[in-house]
Amino acid sequence: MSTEAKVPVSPESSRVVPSEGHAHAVERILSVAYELFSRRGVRDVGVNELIERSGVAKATFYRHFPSKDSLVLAFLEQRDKLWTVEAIVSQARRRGTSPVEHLLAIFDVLEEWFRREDFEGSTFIHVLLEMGPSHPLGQASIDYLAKLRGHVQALAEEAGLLSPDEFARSWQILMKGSIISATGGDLQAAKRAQQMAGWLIEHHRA
Amino acid sequence: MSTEAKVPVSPESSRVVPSEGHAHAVERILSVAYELFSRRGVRDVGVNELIERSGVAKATFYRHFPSKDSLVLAFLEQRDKLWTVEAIVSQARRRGTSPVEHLLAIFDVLEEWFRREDFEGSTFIHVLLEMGPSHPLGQASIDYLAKLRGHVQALAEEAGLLSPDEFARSWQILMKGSIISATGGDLQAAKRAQQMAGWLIEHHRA
DNA sequence: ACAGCGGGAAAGACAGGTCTGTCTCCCCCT
DNA sequence: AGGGGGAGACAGACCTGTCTTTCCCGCTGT
Repeated sequence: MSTEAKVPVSPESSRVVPSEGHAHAVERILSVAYELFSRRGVRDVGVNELIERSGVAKATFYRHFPSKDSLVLAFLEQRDKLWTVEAIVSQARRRGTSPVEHLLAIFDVLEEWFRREDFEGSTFIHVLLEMGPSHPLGQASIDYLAKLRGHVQALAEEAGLLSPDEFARSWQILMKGSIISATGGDLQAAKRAQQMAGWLIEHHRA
Repeated sequence: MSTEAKVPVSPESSRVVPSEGHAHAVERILSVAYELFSRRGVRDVGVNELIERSGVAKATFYRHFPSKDSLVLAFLEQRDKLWTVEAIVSQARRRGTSPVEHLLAIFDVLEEWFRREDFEGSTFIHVLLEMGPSHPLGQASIDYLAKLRGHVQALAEEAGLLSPDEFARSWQILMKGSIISATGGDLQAAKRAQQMAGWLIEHHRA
């Protein structure tokens, strides 16, 4: 990933990780950024609000992140780790026993996600549309969406499905479409997508 | 539509409609807004740029549109008319002979649209994510997306399909998903969605 | 037919707020 | 003593929206 060089790892030296209340500045910034960016998008949240909500001086912010965009890149990476990998993929793999069941469980996870009152929509789609596909942040979002597609493709290969790449691309159309529909208020979007996902699996059986 | 009261119809009295070069101010504003909003989104285009590109004074702008948001509402209405109705629905109805063929032709139209070099993504999805579903402009986008779904539902009823409402909601998941995937660079997203759309039709046959 | 008037529109200053990013000053802790 | 961090002023650009000034065109009354 092209972003990891820009994510500053706080030096830490030998210091003990502090308790929640007075975490290191960079951690507080990332935590607040995750919260606000997820909910309202990256364009709607300014640096001034970020530093105020995280109780950090502006100079401190810019000592750790050379620009707001680099913080957004760090946020996207965190989002990939916490949401894509841990929430979606790991959750789906924990449910069901076969690879096909793992795949279908993705939409069960989405279903629950859509019903949370703090459901915020997909960060990667949001940033992609906010910044455009040619902007570095839009490109990074495309990359993370491709990474998520890679997870789906891996599950398809484990299931022995035909044309795993094509399968994963069609699968992702269902995921993206259901997320947009859920943002528009259709709480059953995941169930609808899951039904079509079942047909897609049938047509990719060996 | 709740917006039409905000779209000023220039008084005109008995005057002849002028030629392209020196159209009335409100028409020039709408034309420039359509171009810029479609391409870059409504948040990225400011009033100053709009009036400069349309050769209109700021006071003139605010005489015709009480706020930028009201111009965006007029733009959304225009987008619904020019894109949803005339480009998508009418085009699809012109292709093929049966209602089912009309339905599937929607993705042929999308396919051609994705391949245009000035493909800009879906305005309604873009505004919905930019402003959020609770903002009036986000709500208006949801309404226009529902209107588009109504067109699909009408075609489903003409085709005699079962549960036309459920059908149209699933159908729109495919449309939205393919649009997002096309924005991310997958030019075959329409074809993939069309294949799944075919299965969806089969499962809604009486 | 012609003078004069009213209003649409252009140009742009201005207000008050926001944005990102830089810089200074000082404190406090090690 | 030195550096991380808090507080905040500041610059320069941008945003929406208001207001003033000037021009010009067409309509009306005589």
